[in-house]
Amino acid sequence: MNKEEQVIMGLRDLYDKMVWLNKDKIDDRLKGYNSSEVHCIEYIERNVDPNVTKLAEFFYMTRGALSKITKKLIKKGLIESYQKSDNKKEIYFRLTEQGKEIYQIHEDLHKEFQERDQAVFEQITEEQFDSILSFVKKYSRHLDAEIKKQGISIKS
Amino acid sequence: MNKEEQVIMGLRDLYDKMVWLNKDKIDDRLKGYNSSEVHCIEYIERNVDPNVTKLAEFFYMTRGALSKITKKLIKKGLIESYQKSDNKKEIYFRLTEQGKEIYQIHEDLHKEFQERDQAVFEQITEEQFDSILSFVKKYSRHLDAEIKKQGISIKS
DNA sequence: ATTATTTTGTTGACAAAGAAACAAAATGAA
DNA sequence: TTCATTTTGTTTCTTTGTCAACAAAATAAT
Repeated sequence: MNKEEQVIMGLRDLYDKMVWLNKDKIDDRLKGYNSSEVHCIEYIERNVDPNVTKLAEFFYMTRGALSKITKKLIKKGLIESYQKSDNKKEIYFRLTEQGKEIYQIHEDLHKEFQERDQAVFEQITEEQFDSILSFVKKYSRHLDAEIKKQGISIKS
Repeated sequence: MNKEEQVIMGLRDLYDKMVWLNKDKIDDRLKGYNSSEVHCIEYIERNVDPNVTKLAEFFYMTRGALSKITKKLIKKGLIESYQKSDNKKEIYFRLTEQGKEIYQIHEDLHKEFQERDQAVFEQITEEQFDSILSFVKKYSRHLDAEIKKQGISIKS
């Protein structure tokens, strides 16, 4: 296995592991709300005029899926929708007070994860940090270009 | 957003992007077989005496899911099961000839991905490479320990 | 040796997400 | 303006994976 492969495989394993571990914590602390819903809440709070399409693009999921998730969040009273006077098509979302509570709990959990993993991060030097960040960014931009080249988009 | 967060978010985005982009290619080249099935085939070929439990642990999925996937692969004639004379419980898998063909196509595709991303990898220095690898490994080991600490296992 | 516990794989009910078809609105072209 | 194309969000059907309960075999405890 060459280095490229090791990096890719390593990233996959790391990612899966993290999701697996954090999911359990989220289940425990945010009973009744799954990862998708919580991440959706996070995005809605942090971005301006979020709609189904933007959410789908951000999460690499279909618009259909996000349509269902946001519907569920509205039903649970965590978000509400709004529109602009000059556009009768696009539907945006914002958090309700109850939604903001969930957001805050998730933020705290996030901090907790960071503390949990602090040991790893304080071991690496500033230069290593920058190496990793620059690699991730470069790779990400490269894939963006490839995605564009292929004309792939969030479908259906 | 601090650096830790940037790394985590960056990794997530990078990972999702890669899956999204590669999935499309796999769909195109390996019509009739989805990512799970193909990855399952990959693992079976590369490891000794693979069974449902090992597959589930590797992919961070449930045994139930892998039981269904392997069943489907058997039905499609891509893998076959075998047992050992001294163990009537564990069921292992190996690829059939047809399965090996799929494996090979996937290998070729893998090489193609590597060529596609070569531009990124040839830009980074040996030191950067090692930085990234060592970080990924350290983080991975740290999460292993955390998973162990929590007593989380591949459930059901 | 007998009994209790754990491991392994399977199943059915359920939930989450994808695919495709669709209507309504917005945008672009003529 | 008018007509064609694109964008946006929704819905139905299907697929995929989880959860939980289970039986059979293996392992551990006594």
